[in-house]
Amino acid sequence: MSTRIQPGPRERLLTAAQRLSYEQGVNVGVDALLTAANVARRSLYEHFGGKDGLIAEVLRRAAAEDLDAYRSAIAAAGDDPRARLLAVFDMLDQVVSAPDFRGCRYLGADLALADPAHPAHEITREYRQSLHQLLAREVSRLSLPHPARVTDQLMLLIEGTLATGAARPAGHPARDARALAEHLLP
Amino acid sequence: MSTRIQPGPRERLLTAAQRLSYEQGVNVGVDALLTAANVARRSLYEHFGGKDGLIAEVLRRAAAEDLDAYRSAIAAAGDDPRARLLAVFDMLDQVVSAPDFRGCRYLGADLALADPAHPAHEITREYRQSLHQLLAREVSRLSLPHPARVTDQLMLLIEGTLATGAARPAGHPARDARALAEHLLP
DNA sequence: TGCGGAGTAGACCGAACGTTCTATCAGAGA
DNA sequence: TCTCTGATAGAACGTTCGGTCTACTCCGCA
Repeated sequence: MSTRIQPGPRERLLTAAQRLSYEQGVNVGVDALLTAANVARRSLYEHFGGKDGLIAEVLRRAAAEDLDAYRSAIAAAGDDPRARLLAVFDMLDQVVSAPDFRGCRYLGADLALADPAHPAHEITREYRQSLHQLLAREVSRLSLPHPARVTDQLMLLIEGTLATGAARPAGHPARDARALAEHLLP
Repeated sequence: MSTRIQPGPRERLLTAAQRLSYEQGVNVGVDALLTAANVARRSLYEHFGGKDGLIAEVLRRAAAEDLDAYRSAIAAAGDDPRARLLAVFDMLDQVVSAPDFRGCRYLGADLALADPAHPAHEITREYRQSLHQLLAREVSRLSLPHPARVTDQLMLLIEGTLATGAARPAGHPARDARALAEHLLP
């Protein structure tokens, strides 16, 4: 087997589309994707069936990566569930402070794609559900009276952090959200 | 002076664009706007110079209306600054529970328009600044040690409410956010 | 050596995009 | 009545959109 100098067109297309669909939004043109990936037009339709299929696969891949980032941040914070949950906001502080941060990819996709039948919506829904479960597992260990509600509130703080980070680049929304989470988790 | 059965083309265009650019996103087509407003193509370019000008004017108008809604909710809540601030979330509960709620118009515009030079961005920035001032005025009356930070946190709760409302239509994010605000405001 | 599959390059399609244009019409004012 | 203004209808512009198609090239394998 020969070691590939560069990955195949499917992989290049996914990588380029993951970056471009975030930088420019999911309404980025097919030509821009093909040029950035240096891939023939035909390859897109052979591998993904069309632009929608590519966008869907990009969201699936990004979701897996992002969920891993949450899992890593939680795992690295020790055993105390409270510390593990607060660590999420420390990780988000890094994310929203990055110079190329442009908001939540999944909310952006949901808002940009008006057609409720677009496959992207189901993927974003599953992503949020997975993240919700991730948080719920930690919250449940805290033996709070209303764990479901607290989990929803943590989700709201995360969404608020990402939205505020996109809307008002100055400031540190993740720190503000973390302080609110500290109040929330006794 | 004759009483107009229907408003002029400029007004019709603004009304239709305000609705359509929210329902379908700011990337809605010009043809759809003209058809919905029942207005000649030329009128758009005479009144607004182009689609960007129309979108900008729509955002200006929507911002004025939305700020008025916040002001009204605050004013109707009496004199206690804490009650006035919490009333914002009661108002938001109505907003995000509406069947046609599709998230924050201004965040949607910012995410959809990749070009940072698009006039829409300045308008959304000013809108958030005005809303921030509105909240800051109430927060300042509470004599808290860190009023600026609390104001930022309230903004984050508002953004989080709108984002969560768009992303997870079930549930009552505004109530969750209100509970967090109650912790925040002693 | 020849074959088959995968990838590239690029022309091409119909449709939609934002924009500009001409032509017509209705109403108000001189 | 004549004219000017603002609106209408709609053709047409060039570009870009997503998608299909043909032709050529490359490479592993038999």
